[in-house]
This record gives sequence, structure tokens and C-alpha cells, in this order.
Amino acid sequence: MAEAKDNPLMEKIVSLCKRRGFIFQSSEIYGGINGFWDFGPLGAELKRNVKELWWTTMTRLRDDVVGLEATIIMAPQIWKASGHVDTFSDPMCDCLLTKKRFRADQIEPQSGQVFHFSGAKDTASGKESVEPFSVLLPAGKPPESARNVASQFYASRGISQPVLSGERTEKAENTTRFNPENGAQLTDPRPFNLMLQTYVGPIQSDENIAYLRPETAQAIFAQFKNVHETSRQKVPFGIAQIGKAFRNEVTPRNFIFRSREFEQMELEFFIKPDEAIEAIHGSVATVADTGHPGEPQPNWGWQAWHRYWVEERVRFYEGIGLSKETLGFHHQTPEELAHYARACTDILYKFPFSKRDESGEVKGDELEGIAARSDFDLSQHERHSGKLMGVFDEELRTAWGKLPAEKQSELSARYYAARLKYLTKSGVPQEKAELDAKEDAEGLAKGQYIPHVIEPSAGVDRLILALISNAFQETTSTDEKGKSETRTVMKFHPRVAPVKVGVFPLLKNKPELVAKAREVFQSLRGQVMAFYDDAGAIGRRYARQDEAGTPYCVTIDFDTLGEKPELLNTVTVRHRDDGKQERIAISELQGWLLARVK
RNA sequence: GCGGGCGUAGCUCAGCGGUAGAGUACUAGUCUUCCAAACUAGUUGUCACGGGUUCGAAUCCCGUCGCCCGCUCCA
Repeated sequence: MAEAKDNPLMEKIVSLCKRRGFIFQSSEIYGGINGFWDFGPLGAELKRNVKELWWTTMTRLRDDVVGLEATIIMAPQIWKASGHVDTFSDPMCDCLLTKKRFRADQIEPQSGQVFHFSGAKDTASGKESVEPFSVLLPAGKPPESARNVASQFYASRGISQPVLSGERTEKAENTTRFNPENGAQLTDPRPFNLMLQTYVGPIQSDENIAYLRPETAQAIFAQFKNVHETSRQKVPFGIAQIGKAFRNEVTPRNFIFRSREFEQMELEFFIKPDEAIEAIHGSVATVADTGHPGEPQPNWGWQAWHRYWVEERVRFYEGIGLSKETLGFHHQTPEELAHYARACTDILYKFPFSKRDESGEVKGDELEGIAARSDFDLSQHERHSGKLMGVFDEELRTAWGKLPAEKQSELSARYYAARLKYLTKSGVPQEKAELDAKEDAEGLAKGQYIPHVIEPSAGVDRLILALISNAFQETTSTDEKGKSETRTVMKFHPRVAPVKVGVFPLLKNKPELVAKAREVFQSLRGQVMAFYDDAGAIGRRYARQDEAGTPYCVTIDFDTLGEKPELLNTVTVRHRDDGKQERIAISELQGWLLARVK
């Protein structure tokens, strides 16, 4: 018998997702494929609603954000420029004894005496291993300790009283083939590339390798110039994109939380560098560390914009039913931040699998990261493509001319320092970096700069899982016969609920009720996602819709047909969360629903 | 990638060497005037996949795949 389930809530959610058609394992009939998931009928509706709400909120309801839909496969140079080719492919080695994993390029080179063994034999059982094994013995340590490590290795192979065989020794200088902690031999370095590869064109050769994008962001940077030139937007403005991304994760885990094919909703919001803001407005606005800073202001620098987007995104999550209590935050420490990043705030959701920290608090796991990425990304593409990524800012040029000379040189010096730091960190030789940084500082004085960026980047699938976890509610009740029964209600916010309304005739065997119910259903289905059901008792149909998370159910009864003349052409509307019912005229039904689900 | 656990009907699980079951769900019917009602009848499985041991395998062994947990990795 299996042990008690480690995470019963998670198990229930996974099982409900399958039972009700939210999420299936990809390729299930062939045994599945690790890290890939399909969305069933209800899941597809839920996901569509979430993406549509994001798109509407981020683009259509704003003056300063436009959309983009780029390809998944792009020029491989993009991934060179972004750093993914380098940082996403680290050769790794494992310790043969402790199984600890090392990045091959981070192992301290060591010197000493290498002890090779050809195998070992168990004195008691006669069991034998012919697997060779080596141990590095640092200078000054007794040979016994090397033999001891080897014995432990063979013991882990099932030879409890190992007698080592074939011992020979050899000197080694600056080797990285051994675990620095215990001297045990490591496996050969094996490449780990987190990007999925394919070939473009019929020839499968190295020069035809292409990558499936590991994030959607880079397409936005790569198309920045085109969008900027054609959209009549001026900095500050943003480009939004929703799309698939792929990562060859070592360990896909936690249902759809970390998968190999996933969908992102990303905004790259381009802003002026702080030096430009200061030149134009005299100073950069400061905003409080907490709370929404209000409507965007022209004198906002990166800190204010970063805060603004964190709060905007929290409002979005609250607007689809994730209350503040279910969310968490992680402010990346300077050590965690990438070298080019100024700040990064992660918005977390407290998933059923989220762990407690040392203080017993559940922090949550990441739904979205809002990063202040400086001008790193556009600068990288400028250097790698040779195309200028800067913008010209009339306002800055005019303002700059009116600045006192000392202010000009102060801002120039700061901009120069920032550009120099970027260039040298990127490996540009010192001399050239200084020249380029000087040129950039002169450009600033003429109204030119590479925009900085604030990047709110959200994972759609994780959000779906958060919404499902958040909606899941079980109640167990005992009826008068003492029979206990568990009911599941998915309390989705009406805005994201896959089905908005269920339409039922009270009884199936009364043709007048069925005909009227079909008529009401037809009038609603074009406006909102509606579901018609006449199978089983009315209570059962309500329960089915509760499990699907349908917020409203409409029942056509004899009063609808005029049994009580004053109720002619009215229906019962039943609310999912409290079971309460109200009477609404059919003529008002559509407006009533739209007001609640939009 | 390593270690541990697991994989039986759509779902939850029982069966653990003698040829597949329960509850639930689903379908049809009777009935039913608002919260999983009852009754009747019915459908559903290459027992994850492949191989081996055996007269005989869901059951034992090996391999593969997948899921969960811990490491490792990852944002």
C-alpha cells in the first residue's frame, strides 16, 4: 500500500483537471511525454479568457502599449546576443560517489596523486565489480583516505566488504575531473542545453541549427525599431506579446508549473534613461516603496516605472480573483540579480506545493517577474547586429541646450560611466569601450539614447494553475440519512470562468420547457460562453456546473411559461458561490450577465 | 541526471501467481416543479509499454515511458 499522499490537495486538483477536461497529459495514449501538457475544453476556454484579459488590459485599454506577434524560430544570432546560447548551455559533471552535480567550468583545478582502481571484490559474498574508479589524493593526505573513498564507492555498488584491486597511482596537475570535496571521480562533462533545437532547411548540419525561443522577450527587442517607427509611439511606450516559449528543463515539475513548452505574456516597456529625465525635468521623481504610485508622470525614472508596473500587475491579479493574501513577493537581492539588472520583483502565488521557509511562512512560487533591465537588451542587439537601436528625443535635445554647463557635464559623466560599465562588462576592450561610451554621452547631449526597459513577464500556464488552485473548494456535508458527500466547487472569478452560464429546462420530459430553454440558450451563446444541459435532475446539473466553475445557471420553469402570469418570460438565475436564486426577465438576461462577466 | 514511491474502467481504488472487481461517472428508459433522489437496463479495461520466468503473470524479474517526493538543475 502506498504511503499517504504527500500533497493531497495537489493530487485532487490534478485529478479534477483531468476529470473535467481542464488539462490532460500530452500524448497520453502513448504513455505521455515529460513536461508537455494539453488544455481540454474547459482549460482552453480558461486560458483564452486569461490571455484576452491580459491583452485588453495591457494594450487596448492603454495609449502607450502596442502589440506584436513574432515567430518562435528566429535568427540564431538573437540568442547569441541575448546571452542564451552561453548561459543556457553549461556542461555538467556528477560526483560518482555523492551524485552531487557540478558545473564543469566552476570546478577548482586541483593537483595531487590520482589513485586508479580497476574494481573490487566482496570478501564475504564473493561479489565482484570491474567498474574502474579513481580518486584524487591532495598532497599531504594519507593514501588510506583515497582507498577509503574508493571503498565507499564500491560499497554503493553493492559490495559491502570491498577488497580493492588493480591499484596504481599517477601524478595530476590542475585537474577538474574530481570532486573538490572528497576527491571522488566525476562523470565526463555532459552538455546541458536548455534551448530546444531544430534545423532550418532540409540539411541537418551545424550551420542550420535554429532554436525554439526560450522566451518571447527577445523578439520584441529585435523588432523594436520597426514597431517604434510604424506605431507613432514615443518613449515611454511598451510592446506586448503573448506566445509560446520552450525550455528543455532538466526537471519539469509540479504539474503545469514548470513545463518544456509554455506560454508567456510579456511586456517590454521602454523608458528614458534617468539622465534624460533629469535633463528634461530637473530631477527624477521619487515614489513610495509601497502602494500604487498613480498615473504615470513625465518625470518618472526607472524606479517609479518599476513600482508602477509591479502595482499594475498586482491589480490585474486581484481583478481575476487572486487576492493579496494569496500572493507573495520576492525582491531579488543584488547577488541574485543579473549584472545588467537594476531590480527585479517577483510576484508569487502560494501554490499547494509551495514550500515553507525557515520562519514557517509560505512565500509562494513565481507567477511573474517585473525586471528593470537597464538598456542592456537593446544595447546587446545594437552591438551584435550593427544596427542602431537608439531613439532621438526632441524634448531632450531642446532641454539639454538650456542646461547650465556644470549640469550638462555632470549628467554626461554619469551616462558615460553607465555606458562604460555596460560595455566593459560585455567584454568590449577597455580602449574601445571608453571611445564608445564617450560617443554615447555625446549622443545624449544631442537627444539620443538607447531606451531602458521595464519587463513584466508572466507565465500563462502557471497563472492557469494558480487560478485553478485558488478556485478549488471542497465541502463535505452529511445528509439526514447520515451519508456524507463531498462536493467540489471551482470558484473562478466570473471574468475568467470557462463557462459563464448554464441553461437548463427544469424538466427534460416537458417539451415546452425544453423548447424555451433552447431558445434562451441560443440567444445567449453568441454573447457569452453558455452551456446547455437537460440530463439528470436539476440539482445534479447545478453540481456539474459547480465543478466546471460556471458562475451562473439559468433555469426555465413553468413560471417562465406563464403559470404565474406576473412571472411570464422570467427565469431563475442561480449563483454558484452561495446557491442563492433570483428572478430575472429574459429580456434583461444578456445585459445582466455581460455586466458580471466582463 | 541520481535516489525513493507509484502506474488496474473517465475518476477514486480493491485484487498481489489460477485468467478482472467495487464505488462513482457515463448512456437509455420510467419517474421527477430547484441543489449530486430512486428504480431498471446497459457501456467502459491490450491491468502504462516491451521483454523474461512459469503449465499459467495485473500479481515475480529486467528494461522503457510517465506521475509524485527528495537532491540537482532552473526563473
